Amino acid sequence: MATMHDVARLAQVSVSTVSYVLTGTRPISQGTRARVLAAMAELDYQPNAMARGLASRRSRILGLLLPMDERGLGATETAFVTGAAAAASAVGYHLVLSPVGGGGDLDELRRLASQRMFDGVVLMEVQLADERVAALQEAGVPLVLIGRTGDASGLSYVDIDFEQTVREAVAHLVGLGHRRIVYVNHSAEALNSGYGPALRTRDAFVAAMTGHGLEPVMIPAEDSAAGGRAALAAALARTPDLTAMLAMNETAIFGILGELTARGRSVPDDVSVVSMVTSPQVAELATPALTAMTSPGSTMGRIAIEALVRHLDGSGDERHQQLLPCSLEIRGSTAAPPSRQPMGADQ
Amino acid sequence: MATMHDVARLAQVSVSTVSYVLTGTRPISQGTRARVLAAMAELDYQPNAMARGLASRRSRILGLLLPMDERGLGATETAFVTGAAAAASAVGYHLVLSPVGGGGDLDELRRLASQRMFDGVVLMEVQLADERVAALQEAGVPLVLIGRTGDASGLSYVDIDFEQTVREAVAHLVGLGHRRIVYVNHSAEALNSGYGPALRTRDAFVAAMTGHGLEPVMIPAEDSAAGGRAALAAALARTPDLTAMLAMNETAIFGILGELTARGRSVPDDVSVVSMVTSPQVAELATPALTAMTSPGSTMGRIAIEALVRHLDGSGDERHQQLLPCSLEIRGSTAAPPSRQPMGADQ
DNA sequence: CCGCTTCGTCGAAGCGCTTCGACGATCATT
DNA sequence: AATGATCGTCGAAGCGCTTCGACGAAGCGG
Repeated sequence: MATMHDVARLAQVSVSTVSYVLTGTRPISQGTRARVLAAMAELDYQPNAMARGLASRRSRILGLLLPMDERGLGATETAFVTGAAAAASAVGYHLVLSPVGGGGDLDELRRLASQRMFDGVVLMEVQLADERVAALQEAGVPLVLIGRTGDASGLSYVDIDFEQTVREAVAHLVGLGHRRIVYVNHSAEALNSGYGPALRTRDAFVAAMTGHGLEPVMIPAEDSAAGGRAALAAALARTPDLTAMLAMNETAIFGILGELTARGRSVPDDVSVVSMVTSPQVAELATPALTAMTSPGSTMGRIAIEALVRHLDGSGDERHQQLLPCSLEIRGSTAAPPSRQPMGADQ
Repeated sequence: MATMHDVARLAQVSVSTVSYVLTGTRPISQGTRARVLAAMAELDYQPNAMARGLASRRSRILGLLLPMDERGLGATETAFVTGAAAAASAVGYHLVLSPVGGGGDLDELRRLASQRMFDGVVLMEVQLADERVAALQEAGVPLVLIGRTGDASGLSYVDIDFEQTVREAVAHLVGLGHRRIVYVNHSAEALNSGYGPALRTRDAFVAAMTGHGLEPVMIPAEDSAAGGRAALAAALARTPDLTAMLAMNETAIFGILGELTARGRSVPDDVSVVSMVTSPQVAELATPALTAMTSPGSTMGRIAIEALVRHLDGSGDERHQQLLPCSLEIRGSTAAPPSRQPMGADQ
């Protein structure tokens, strides 16, 4: 493995000159630069990352802190990670995935942060009250959140624009002629514990429906196929003549579809279904393929990394705050509602 | 940020002594060790990862090289990654995810390897002929593969035991009384291009069926819901009275299920379905939930990391080669075949 | 033509840690 | 009681790089 010394010797310059060629920190004449570059090429020189990190006090490593306690990453999170990694490598950084368990690993996190291995970190799955944020800030590590804490005023974050996303989804259904739309949210516990996306979409749904002069009917659902089936039963009990459903819950929606079919209601002829914050891969699995609000996973990853790097490279701008809407992708699960009452009843 | 010097001063010992306490490289007396530990605690000392890496020539960072060109990671790959990350952090290593695009990024890979940032790497999605392997070996980076190259004799790898997995799946179906079982593999292109899992399962299916005195019927399928529907059509054309299907294709299987329902064949009453190399999360999405051969994702990740670390820490054993079977998880998609011809015909 | 700034380069001093050789002290052996 | 071994500790020499101050050589205005 060639070192800078070898390059310097071959190019007949000092090591510092080689370093300046590499980093561009000081002006170097054309001739010298060319000789150094040639020497590097000849020796197949690669700077040693550790030595660089030690001397410059910048590791050029970014941490992506994600809780991996549960069942791993969904497609949305995966897209986020890949987008972030690609963005990082595009600007010459490495991205380290650190599975910091959501709960007691706070000390572990502190230790990580103090090891000076990360120039900055992206924190995923942020809760409304997230103690990891404080821990990281105390350690003085530049930080970008995915999601938002309750008071995120002083922080950088990238999050989904739930208001806009819900508004668009509702507009799509209303535009098709639907009037009785039920929203299937996350579980009641998630709502009670202050899970941001659940709360924000709830409020947005009420606002959107009210704006159209419609009644906002909402049902919570456990994150499972069974939860989806139960939610559908509850929804039909409450609004027997519903013609459309909007679901926040990537897992429950498969239960909803299954139960709908089991009850002899066809999708989308009898009931239209829109899935929120969903990846195309998952949407395509369903039969029919789901019309969905596609989450901007990889874009979010890219933006988060870019904001972080901009901060690190000192382009001054503290506090990057941005909301991204999901985009409507129409597939086979939505259509106009049945022209008149599908299963008997008045009018 | 406290340094080793600060600790040494406070504990009234030399820096080297502090280092020995930290690394256990040389014996240290009880009293001294205690004083040093106390000083560390008081100063909230954390060793600087870069300095350590530079001086010891070991970064304690492991690379996980995975191609991220396509649609991101499935649940199986995710489980693998989380398992690997957990195992790495358990033995004091960090895991860096590097999205090395499958194709032209070979130079990028070489560069990465030469930067001495990784003590070792795990290579995912290995092809039968994979040039990345050679590139890494030339760079002298310890290596563990997930999957196998054509000739893996000199390499360390962890892979799924496809033979055993297929055998178990077939045994399950045969045990239920099925005789006409169709195997839905990956696409014809995948087979032609020598994709290992597709070839290995194909051969294993032939062997298993023949072993039971049954005829091995096989159909390729594109990796999509549409591909699954087409495959079902082809399967029914070829074996109209099939009673069970075994599918290797996590995506196609949803198309198969949808089409089965559309054709009025109920699962599992008319047709049993087993999904191979599938994660529980995906299996649960289907209606009914899929009986599946669950891929040992996180176990594989753990084993791969442990093998790599054992190699690095010089416990001598080169070449760890291991195959892991998927485990049968019975859910709702398999049952005994219909007692006698479900749709007319002889006997 | 003189003093001044700017340019291009060098040498040396670290960055915070590991590791090697050295050395007094302790301990078991003959 | 003399002789090694072994134990516990220290000082110093790097690991490969960045960065600071210095300095000769140009380039400039007056």
